[in-house]
Amino acid sequence: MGVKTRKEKAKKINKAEIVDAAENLFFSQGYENTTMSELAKEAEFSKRTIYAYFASKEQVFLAIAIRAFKKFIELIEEGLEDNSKQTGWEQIETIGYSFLRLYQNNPDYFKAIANYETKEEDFSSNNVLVQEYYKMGEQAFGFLTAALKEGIEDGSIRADIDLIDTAVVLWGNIMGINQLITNKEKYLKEVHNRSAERIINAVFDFAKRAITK
Amino acid sequence: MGVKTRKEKAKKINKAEIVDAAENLFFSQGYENTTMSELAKEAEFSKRTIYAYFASKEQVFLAIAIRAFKKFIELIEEGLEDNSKQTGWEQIETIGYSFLRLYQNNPDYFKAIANYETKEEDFSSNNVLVQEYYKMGEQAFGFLTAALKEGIEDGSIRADIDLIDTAVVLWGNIMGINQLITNKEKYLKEVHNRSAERIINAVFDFAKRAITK
DNA sequence: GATATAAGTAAACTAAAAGTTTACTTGATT
DNA sequence: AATCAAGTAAACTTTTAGTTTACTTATATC
Repeated sequence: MGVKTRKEKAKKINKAEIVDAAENLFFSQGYENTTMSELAKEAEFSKRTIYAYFASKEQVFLAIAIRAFKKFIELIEEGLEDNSKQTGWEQIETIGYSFLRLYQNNPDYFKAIANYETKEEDFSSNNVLVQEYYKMGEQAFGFLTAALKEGIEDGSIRADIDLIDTAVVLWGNIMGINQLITNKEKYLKEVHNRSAERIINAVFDFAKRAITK
Repeated sequence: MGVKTRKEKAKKINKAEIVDAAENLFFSQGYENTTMSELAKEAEFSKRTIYAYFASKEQVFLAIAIRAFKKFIELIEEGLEDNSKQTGWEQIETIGYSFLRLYQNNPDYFKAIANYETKEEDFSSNNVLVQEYYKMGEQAFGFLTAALKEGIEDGSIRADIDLIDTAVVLWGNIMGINQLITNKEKYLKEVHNRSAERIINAVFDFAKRAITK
């Protein structure tokens, strides 16, 4: 291993440590209530070093959102990789359940996605992290369209739907429910007596009736 | 008219003028890029007076979100008030179309709702404006559940759905699509060649298949 | 008509936090 | 031993939300 590679490795570790520290702070006390000086202390680096790795506080948050999205995609991949061959509709269910599992296993990541998704960020931005995030969005979107396509072919999904329209609607569904649960979970529970799990399952049923044969 | 009433009227006008000015600035240059000093200048009041009417910048924004939501509810009411009696499903369509009309006629209000909905605000807050906003949310939710109920009775909507679950899912749908269009309109157009109108219509079709008989 | 009161003004001030600069240190590579 | 990349500590700048102070104005009522 050359010097360059070793140094790059060390940089990667440092960067990850900063993001670790940021997760600790942002998740426990909130993004707005965390200062960069605090983050520096928590990460055990000088403030200046934090800024050597990340151009701004926003970028640190984006790094967390990327981790969160990665986790989501991993869960989807695990589900789809499953030995038994799934029908198109079953694949859609798998994607939905991956989202439910993300909520259950990594609620902070679940929320981080909701929070990042609300930011208006130009997809044509040439910022590396923004592009990485968009690439993952495309990947998730690709899973949806592929599943829909297979479903139409294998007969598990009705043939009269438009692939892109439907994938966008499903995506909007997923993100809308994510938003609702992230910001109104307490309200749903106390006013309407509905748990996050139940609502996510209701979305499945809704989608099932809308697109299966 | 007593003195008290007259003064209260004047206060209402001043307050509305501040919100007008805030709309001008926030919509054209963004919330983050607008300072309270600027707002004071635009509204032709001293900064101190702005703070006499609103406790914080956030509260000014909330006042805009309330206007936006009011407009949405007005559109729904206009649609439902329609002379001809509508079936439950038609009422759901009316609510959806009101949302589409909001997007077309008042795109800034459409976006303001998206932006406010992303804020985690405790519904049990005793802030007057927060409560007002929640009351309107309940009202919109009431339209949905009423329409679903009528639809089940008149046979236009399938009877095997849970009223609350379905209303929450529909609400999540509406807000998810609102979010998607507000933040990713350009992306949807350029990458997937889909207009906001088309996506909103696809949501209708999706919901129609999911809940009509 | 005098006066108390509510409402507003202008402008200086405080506080907090993001981000920058500077001058210095450390440790590994060649 | 010299070089260089990477980091440090701490003071500094800038911006902006929000506050304070000392003063002004219109008007309703005694």
